[in-house]
Amino acid sequence: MLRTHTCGELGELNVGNVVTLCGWVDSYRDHGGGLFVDLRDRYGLTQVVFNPPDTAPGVIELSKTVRAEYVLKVTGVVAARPEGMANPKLSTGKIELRATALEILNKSLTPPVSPNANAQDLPGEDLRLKHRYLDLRRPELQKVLIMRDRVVKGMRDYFAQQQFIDVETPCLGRSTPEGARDYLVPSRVHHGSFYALPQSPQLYKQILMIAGYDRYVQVARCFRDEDLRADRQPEFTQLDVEMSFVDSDDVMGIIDGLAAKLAKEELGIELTLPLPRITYDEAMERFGHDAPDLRFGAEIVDLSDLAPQSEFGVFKAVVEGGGKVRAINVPKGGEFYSRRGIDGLTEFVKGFGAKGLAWFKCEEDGKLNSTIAKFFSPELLATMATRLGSQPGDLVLFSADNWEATCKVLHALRTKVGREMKLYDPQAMHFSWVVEFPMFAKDEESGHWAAMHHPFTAPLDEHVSLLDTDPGKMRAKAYDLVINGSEAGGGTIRIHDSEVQSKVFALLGIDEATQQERFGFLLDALQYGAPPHGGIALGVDRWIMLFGRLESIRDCIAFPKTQKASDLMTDAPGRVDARQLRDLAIKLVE
RNA sequence: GGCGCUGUAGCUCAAUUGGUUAGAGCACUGGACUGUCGAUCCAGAGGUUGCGGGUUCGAGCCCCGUCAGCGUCGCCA
Repeated sequence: MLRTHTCGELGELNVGNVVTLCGWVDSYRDHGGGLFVDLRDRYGLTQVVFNPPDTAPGVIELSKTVRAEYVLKVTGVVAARPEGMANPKLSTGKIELRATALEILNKSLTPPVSPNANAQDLPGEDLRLKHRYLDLRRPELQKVLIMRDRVVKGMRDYFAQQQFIDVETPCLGRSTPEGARDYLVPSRVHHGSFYALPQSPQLYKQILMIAGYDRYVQVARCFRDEDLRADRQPEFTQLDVEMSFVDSDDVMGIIDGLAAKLAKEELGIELTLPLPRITYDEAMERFGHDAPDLRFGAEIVDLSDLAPQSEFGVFKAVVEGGGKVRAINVPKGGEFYSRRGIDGLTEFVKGFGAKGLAWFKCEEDGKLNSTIAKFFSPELLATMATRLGSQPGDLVLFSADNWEATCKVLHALRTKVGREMKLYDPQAMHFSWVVEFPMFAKDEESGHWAAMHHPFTAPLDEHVSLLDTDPGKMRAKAYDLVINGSEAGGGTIRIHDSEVQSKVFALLGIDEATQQERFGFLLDALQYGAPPHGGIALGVDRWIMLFGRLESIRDCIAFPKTQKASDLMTDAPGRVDARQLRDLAIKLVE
């Protein structure tokens, strides 16, 4: 080792020791006679002093050539700082290293990204991604990656203690056209054939259950070639779990324990178990979304029965057309949002397909201030206000449309006002389950039924018979874990009954030949003694993002990609040689 | 694919209604300084205003296109 200690561990107990530190120059202060260097590594900062008489003139001369991000090896004596010179901002602030020897291990160009920059001087993200090695030197980012290491290790330990086995599954697999777009890998040996990178190890883990590995876990990289968002990357990490001889409660119970352990260890939060559960139907009715943020209220209230009693044409027309009039009551929203602010909300909902935004401000005298108040009788307004629970100063926001559209708009509004008005404690961490998702959803374009989760999802036992009569009413043994309104994981109990499986395929319009071609291996395996089984996958990146209270998933991934899925550091994806294409029998068009 | 925001010195930003030679802080270079801690002080250097076109007597600013980054809708079983 070139060093005897790290830059974060020396203290008063080491005074008098001769030590050697290695690290990067975080900053330097040249005083003419002597020079101070704050030396940084991932453990901390230590002040190094190059000052006579401790430091020889030649060493001082060399020290004056150091610049930001030079890599130094410094030997010296640990000394208590002079009276009144301690720096309370540093954990090592009571001591300093009086240098006797200096070796410049490496120089650095002037860094375009300063690891010690404060938030307001932080360079643009494109530059940080291009010089990611500099960005990753920032203590904030190091803290996150170190936390990530701890959390993932905590996950692995937790499952290992409960007899789960970590089994690796292939990255080169078979494309299944359902779901997200696949990343494809051309085969050199089989011209015209392609592997697909896994969107998740779903089918493999089911095979492992059939193979008798009744408790499986894997930290698995997954790939989806879809457009990106602040919380989505083209490759991401799932904590993938599958268990045999279980029902929904067993899987959720295991994850409850994991959540409690990690929340306590990382956040110091005691979760009450079992974690709260609401059904999908209830989530949609009360919050308009299948991953509601339960940190605050402002729940959706259905006013479809009252609204048409007004003279407001829009409301009447929507309800007569089979639509809904629903609203949220925003506490103190009338004080928070000016008319101009409400105009902003109106523009906002137009982005979600709404034609406009009807609203009421509740005044102190019990009256309602609104451009549409004149269409409502005082009695009707009072009835609506009562149902909404409105208090003076509140703001009521309406959505009148088909049920799905009101969900979308009101969820978007609720989320936006919740964030803007800080309706919740930013430190709060709310875990909950959303259960009993629909088995099927009608595809708008084709009119065909599509699996809401995947075609192997088991229905609730009491809903099996609905397969023949009313598939839209069927609910699944499916459960999503929601943290602060963010989908942090999801899973299902799988179908292990071949008769039910066939009926599901039939409903989805997947004929026997297609079944065999796409999932033949699984359908075969299911006929050789498949145990009842189910599992879940947790979004590791999102957990880290939430635990670290980060705004972007890119801030918890060492080498993330941009919105267009490029890596600005390596310039991936890149062009390849004609030779490589020839091997693969691929010709570029245009 | 749609909508929106951003792009000015190495970095973070400013530049009045379209108007003289595009400024500041940090970083950088040279100098001063025996205790600083984002050191301080003096001096200096540093610009194809992302790129291409247009309007105008005149464009960093207006218009069109394009590239890149970000946010978002669609998309993500």
